[in-house]
Amino acid sequence: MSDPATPDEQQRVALAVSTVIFALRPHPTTRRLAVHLPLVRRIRAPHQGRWALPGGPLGASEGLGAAASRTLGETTRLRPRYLEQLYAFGGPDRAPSAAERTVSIVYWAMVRPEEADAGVAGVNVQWFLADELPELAFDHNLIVEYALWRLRNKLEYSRIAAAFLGETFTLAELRGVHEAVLQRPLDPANFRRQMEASGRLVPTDEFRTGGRHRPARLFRHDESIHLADNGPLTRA
Amino acid sequence: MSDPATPDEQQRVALAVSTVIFALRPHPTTRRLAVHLPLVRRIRAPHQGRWALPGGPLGASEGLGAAASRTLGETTRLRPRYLEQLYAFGGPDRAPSAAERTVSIVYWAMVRPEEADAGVAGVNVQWFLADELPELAFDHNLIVEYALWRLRNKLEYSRIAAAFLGETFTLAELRGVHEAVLQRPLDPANFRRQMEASGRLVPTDEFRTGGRHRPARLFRHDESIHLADNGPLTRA
DNA sequence: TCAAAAGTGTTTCACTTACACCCATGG
DNA sequence: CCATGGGTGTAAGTGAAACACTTTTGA
Repeated sequence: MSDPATPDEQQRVALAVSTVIFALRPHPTTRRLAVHLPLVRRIRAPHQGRWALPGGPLGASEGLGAAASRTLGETTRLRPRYLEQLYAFGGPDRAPSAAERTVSIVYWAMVRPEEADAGVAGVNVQWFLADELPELAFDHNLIVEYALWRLRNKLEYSRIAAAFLGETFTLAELRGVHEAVLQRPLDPANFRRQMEASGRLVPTDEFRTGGRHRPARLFRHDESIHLADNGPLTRA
Repeated sequence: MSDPATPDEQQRVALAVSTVIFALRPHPTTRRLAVHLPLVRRIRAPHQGRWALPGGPLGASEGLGAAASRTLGETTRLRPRYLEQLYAFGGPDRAPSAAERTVSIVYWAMVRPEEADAGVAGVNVQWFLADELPELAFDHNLIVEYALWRLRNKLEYSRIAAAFLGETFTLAELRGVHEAVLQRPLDPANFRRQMEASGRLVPTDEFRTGGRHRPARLFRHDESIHLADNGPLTRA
């Protein structure tokens, strides 16, 4: 796809893919929505016993994104609603015993809450609050921080919040996503106008009833607009 | 650095690094500054004879960024003022004869005009206008487009324009960089206030004389502020 | 003294923010 | 009928854009 050198010029390295998976779940104490992510416990050296991002080796006949999606599913049984490449890591000082060079491509993904509960179950896979993580294996703390920065950034100029919601949703639900990600309350009136002005929302004829208050109109996202910038491949 | 799987689980692949190098040079007809980039002509299959991004294989004991910097220097004799990872490409359908899998990490870089002229010389290395490229090898056209998008984006919220300029510069020179990259004229008065308000500029006591007009004050960039977001490694 | 660019002041307009207020529903 | 959140209106504040104007130099 994108390289000028021919194979015989190139060095062979081990290549793996990891993924930062975000989901919104109730905070254990405040019960308000908060950004969570699943981690897997390492069962072998290096960093045995530590929590790490789910991932695995690159398959022989799959793309990088496909590998991220697959290894993510194998370790956590989650299927991402959104998947985007984050960064490639490949310092020469990786292997502890100087055995072999490894480069990892890290992706970040978003899943819906329903999926989140179904997927993660075992004692070796567990949800953590995104901003209260233990010390992770490798430089995974740094990676999560960077992914969070990207998530918060993209919320402002893309309809990425859709990945945390169903097909239709009320403005209050959408606002809840923004508040959970940005960790601050937003004015309902101004949020509504902002969203309406963005042109990304399409009102439906349906309403969400059941609360002890006026029913809220359901919206959907404009399908003609791409979910978000997903790198060069989906931008063209 | 960042991978949960151990070497024996991982597939071995060929890995190479390419770089999109930007420099500002006078437009061949209008003589105004325009974004250019150097390309190298491929001397072997696949895509023999086509222009491509400079690059090469990853060395055994160097980081990804170091490899980009090195291969860039070997092919064009340029030394980047700024270097940032762009994207990793690794579709399974790369090799024409289905021989071996190759993944490339693409970087983008900026160099100063003086360096630009010195570096690129041979018939197999040549400068091109960034928005008037011929059909390149692989998917390099797509990559350049994405890199240009990142460059224009970053101009707005970082002091990245510094990489195109010397240690000190006038506001007109800085504005010239912005105008060349964004391809539209900017109001001098408003540009001045924007830059002053950003807090990234430090005025010096020196002035640029010689024009048939009032001398312009020289500024420098605040060194305490990082050049730009350079991925997770330099953000923490 | 004049052209040209440096640098300042000012008006306008769009958008965000804060908050008051009415609407519709379930209990 | 009233508490609760849905939804609308509006005035103040902030910042960008447009442009008139003054300043300072080289020729």
